[in-house]
Amino acid sequence: MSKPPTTLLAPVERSASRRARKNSGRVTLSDLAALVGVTKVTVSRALNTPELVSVDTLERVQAAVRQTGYTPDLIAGSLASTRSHLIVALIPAMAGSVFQETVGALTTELAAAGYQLLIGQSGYDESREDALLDAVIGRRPAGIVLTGVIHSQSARQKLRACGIPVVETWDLTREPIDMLVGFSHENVGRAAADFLKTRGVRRPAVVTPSDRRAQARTKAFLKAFGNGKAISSIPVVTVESPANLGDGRRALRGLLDTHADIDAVFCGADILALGVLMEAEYRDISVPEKLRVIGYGDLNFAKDTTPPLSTMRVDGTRIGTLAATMLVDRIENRAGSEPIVDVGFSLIEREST
Amino acid sequence: MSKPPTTLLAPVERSASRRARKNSGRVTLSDLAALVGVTKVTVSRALNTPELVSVDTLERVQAAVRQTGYTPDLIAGSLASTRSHLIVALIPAMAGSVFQETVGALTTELAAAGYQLLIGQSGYDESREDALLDAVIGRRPAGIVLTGVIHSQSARQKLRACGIPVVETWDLTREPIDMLVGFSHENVGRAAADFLKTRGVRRPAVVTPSDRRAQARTKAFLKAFGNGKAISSIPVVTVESPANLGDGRRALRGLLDTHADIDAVFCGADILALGVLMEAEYRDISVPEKLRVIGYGDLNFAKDTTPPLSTMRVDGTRIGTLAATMLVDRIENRAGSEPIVDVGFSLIEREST
DNA sequence: CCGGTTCATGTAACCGGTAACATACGACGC
DNA sequence: GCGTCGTATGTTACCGGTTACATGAACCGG
Repeated sequence: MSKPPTTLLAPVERSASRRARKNSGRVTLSDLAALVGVTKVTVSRALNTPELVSVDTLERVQAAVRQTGYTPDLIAGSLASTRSHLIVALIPAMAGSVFQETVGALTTELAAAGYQLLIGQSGYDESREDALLDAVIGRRPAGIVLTGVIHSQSARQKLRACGIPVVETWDLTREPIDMLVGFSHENVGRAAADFLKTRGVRRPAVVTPSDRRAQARTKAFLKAFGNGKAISSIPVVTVESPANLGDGRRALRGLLDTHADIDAVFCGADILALGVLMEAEYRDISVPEKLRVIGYGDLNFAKDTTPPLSTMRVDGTRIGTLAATMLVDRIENRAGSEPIVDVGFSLIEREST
Repeated sequence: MSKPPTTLLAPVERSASRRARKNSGRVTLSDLAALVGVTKVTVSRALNTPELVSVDTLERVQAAVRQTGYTPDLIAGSLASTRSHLIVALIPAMAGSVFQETVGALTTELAAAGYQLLIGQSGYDESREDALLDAVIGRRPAGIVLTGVIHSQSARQKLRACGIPVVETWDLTREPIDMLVGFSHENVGRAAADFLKTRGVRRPAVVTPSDRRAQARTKAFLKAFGNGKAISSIPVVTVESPANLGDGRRALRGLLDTHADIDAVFCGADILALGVLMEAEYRDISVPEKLRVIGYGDLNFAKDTTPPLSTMRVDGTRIGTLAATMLVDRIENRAGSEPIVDVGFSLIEREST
């Protein structure tokens, strides 16, 4: 009654100041606050820590939210809290990729923990990975998931410097940037070689994608097959990543032209193996009697080929789940497990070998 | 000389106030400004509109950036400018998906225009699409790309309300939320039916994924094959999306058990068609003589199957490119083209029919 | 009935930038 | 010599939230 009425009559008056600036036009916390008759802090609390506000206020805020269709601006929230709830995963490519399981698991697991996953396609081109990184770091994600270890020194440097938790996946290295969930591609190649030897294979060939990890498998395969000394007589066909079915067919065709006596093919990707199988069938080369075929990835079609495809299986889902857990644990300062996990791989023996 | 020296001696003193707040610890614009000896606005200008600052200042700023390894905080920038340079694409799934081309094209095209693409996996589950939307809108993206039209009314409502430019893709509807780049799935089904009829097919079967768009193709196929009246005698096998090769094999196996006399299979996805082809080969059913097979998608393996697969091709790259262009035009207030584009599809005739 | 808690809410500052407007200064034309 | 304009930089407010701390009322035991 006694207060000067002016302030009471013009309570909120958003653009009273002389500076005109486009506000986004959306409903904001302040709008809600005005509507409910409290300050924005109270509204913020009602939304984030409802146990701190009275039941009455809470209900009125919730009603206002429904009425206005308010969606909180996570951008502003992130800036203020310096917590972005955003995780970025960089993958080389989506096409027919073994990473799909991992990405799926990441999405699910992170969503459950209240984080959103942003996927960046880096391509198999290493220079692009570098360029992307600035844009990624600039978004101040709470964590970064890398598929494969990054090899550019400047990129590793930058990642270390920015202090964002990083998980490298699908590979192993002695000096990870931060955390790591992977397995040894060398071991995969070696295991494939050893296995084929136990099957009596004498003259294998290799069909491999061109990316770095596939090359590592190939190299180890060659070395293991020759008991340490690399065997230059083993024919190798390299195809551009990402590989496709036709590549596999053409590879076998080419191999048979030049090395008609091969008795096995180690394929660096299941899709290549499928191509090889189809070409073999087409030419009436019986698998596994005349030609043993082994793939890598255990993609969802591997068990349904003719004959069912033996392959080196990597548990992509587990990699994703683990990476997510480790990342979230770290972000939320929980004592995590080992920062380096080797998930290994397994040889799935089906009938193609 | 005459001014009180206190202010001169304690110029920047970041945490002079009694309020202690964790600042992110990273290098900020203010840090740079202090280093160079100008205000942060000048530094901001040096970085964003270099033509507005003197050469001398520009050089000193650049030197400081190099020295400190400064990365601008895009979060803060977005908030201030209400321009996020972020585009979100919602796709049902990555696995073996026809959308891959589109996503690739989007990434490339948008990157060129200075935007980053965030991919959200919605799953084929419609309810999840809804839930994701809040998180997406909350990030205040500059634009949203949807694969397939969204059908939940509340979701459409929300998208319209938030004022963010939206492109729906891979489908057609009379009332798009905003913009649209797609084609008619009904027409695809109809075209497949008409085509098979010209090939003398009398007793076709359908193998189709369970998602809405595949169902639309199937329905139109059935209707077209019966000249308007739906034919209930055409056997239909529905498999869960995303479909895989084994689904195709099992489907044909099941079909032959119950309808041994079918003379064609219309597959709602190329991978299903591949399964059908493999099962046919396995059973010595010659394609196309005894059984004609047609797929959908023209995935990269379609031309390399035995026999090469006839399929309904959709130019996913074009969809992506167009969507990106339309979005950017809209965002940057350039007069764009038509807001609704039908990119059509084409029938790729290979030897499986 | 008083000091100490607890609960609900408020105030001011701050996150790291950008927008809008203001100003200092030199060049230029007449 | 003076008004005008352009250039380089500064000042202030603001984007939409969150954090740290303060305050006021209700409650509570002694």
